[in-house]
Amino acid sequence: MSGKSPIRVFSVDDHPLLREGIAALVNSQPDMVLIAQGATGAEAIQLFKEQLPDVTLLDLRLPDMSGIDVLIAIRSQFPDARIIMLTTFEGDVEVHRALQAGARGYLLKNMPPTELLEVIRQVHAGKKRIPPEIASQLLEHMSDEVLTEREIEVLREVADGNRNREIAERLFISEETVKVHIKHIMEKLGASDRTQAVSIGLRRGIIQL
Amino acid sequence: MSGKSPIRVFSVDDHPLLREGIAALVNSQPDMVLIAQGATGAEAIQLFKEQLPDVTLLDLRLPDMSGIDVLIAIRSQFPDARIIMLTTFEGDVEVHRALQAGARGYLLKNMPPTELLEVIRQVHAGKKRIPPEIASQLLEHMSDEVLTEREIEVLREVADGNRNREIAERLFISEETVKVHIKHIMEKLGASDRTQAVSIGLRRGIIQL
DNA sequence: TTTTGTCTACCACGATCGTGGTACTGGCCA
DNA sequence: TGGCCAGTACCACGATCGTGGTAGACAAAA
Repeated sequence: MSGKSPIRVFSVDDHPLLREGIAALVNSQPDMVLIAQGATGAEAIQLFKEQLPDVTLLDLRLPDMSGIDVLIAIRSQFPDARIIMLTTFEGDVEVHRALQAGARGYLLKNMPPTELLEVIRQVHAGKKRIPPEIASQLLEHMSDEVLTEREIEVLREVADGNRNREIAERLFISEETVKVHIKHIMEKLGASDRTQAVSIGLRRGIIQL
Repeated sequence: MSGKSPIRVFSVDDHPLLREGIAALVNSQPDMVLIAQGATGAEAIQLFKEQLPDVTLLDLRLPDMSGIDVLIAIRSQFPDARIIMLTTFEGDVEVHRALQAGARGYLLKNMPPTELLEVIRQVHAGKKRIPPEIASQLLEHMSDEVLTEREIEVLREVADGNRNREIAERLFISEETVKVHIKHIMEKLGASDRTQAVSIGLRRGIIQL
């Protein structure tokens, strides 16, 4: 066992301090080594091609693009890429999308370092690893209906404080259609009015501030 | 100059990985040393008393209490405590409160490590240090009117999707009074309706999800 | 091909909200 | 003591929203 080559880890996050922490942690382990770091999505894709790491730690929110898009981009070229998504927030929508897009693990940044190391090892060994906290959250919203792209667009407009007529103008549809969308949004999210719909949308990570 | 004792730094954050990063960074500097770490507010207050650090890095959001309350608690006993607030978000309300409560510095977690080291040194030297990004943000909202406690309470209820009548019942006031509060909230925040008021309140950190 | 889902659109009615007044109370500060 | 502010309360009117229908176009899936 001692002759095995170490797990080659690649970390992508726009927080330098956090990258520093991951670097220190990973390199302190005898069976793994950090081979590269990136801060943006573009950098992540580029460096992945060059380095072909064993395991990639990918922040969900990057300055230039969504971590999920990076995930998709990488896996379209390297279907076997073993990628673990890291996030600060507990947006369940994102968990879903990330796992569907082929993420092998999903971790919150406030989890203990030992957990991170464990997940890296398991994912490297070909397993999927979702911590119970995330898994239960996932189950909780399994039956939730998913908003369509158009509905999310409308919800964003609502969050910006636009009235139905304004939203209609901005999206080039009739005010009545806007109402229909909002009705569906509220039904799906279980909101009693547009304001609560925005709150829930923000909490679930469906829209951002 | 080389005979000076190093700056004794104390770091409080509930993200172990981030603490790891700060530890690695600080300890890599010849003129500073990390003497302790904490993950909660209670721990922070306790460890501060025991260690009396030169500079404290304090996360704004801690699991058990607000970083600002920790700041106040520490400074009530140690008025000379040099504390730098760290945060992920750009909530301007919090900046204000933190500085009024006596924070010597205020940093976003996604800033480059060199910036952090610079601020630690400056704060240790007795200066205040607010990075330009934060300072401009501060100026931007200098003239903003501040919501009263009651108004914030009402805004929270609004964010939860309660109607005026419900809010009235929950806060034991009349529906008309609720309307007055919401009117004032919208005026102060420059919102066109309650939904935008919630968005702005969330963005500014006046309320949380 | 049929079905399903999404987006679009219209209408009408009641509920709720936002606006612009006025006004009394109690606390704080000059 | 007088002024200011926060909080409370009321009213009336127009604007906006939410609900409950129905329905056509189009694309994707079954």
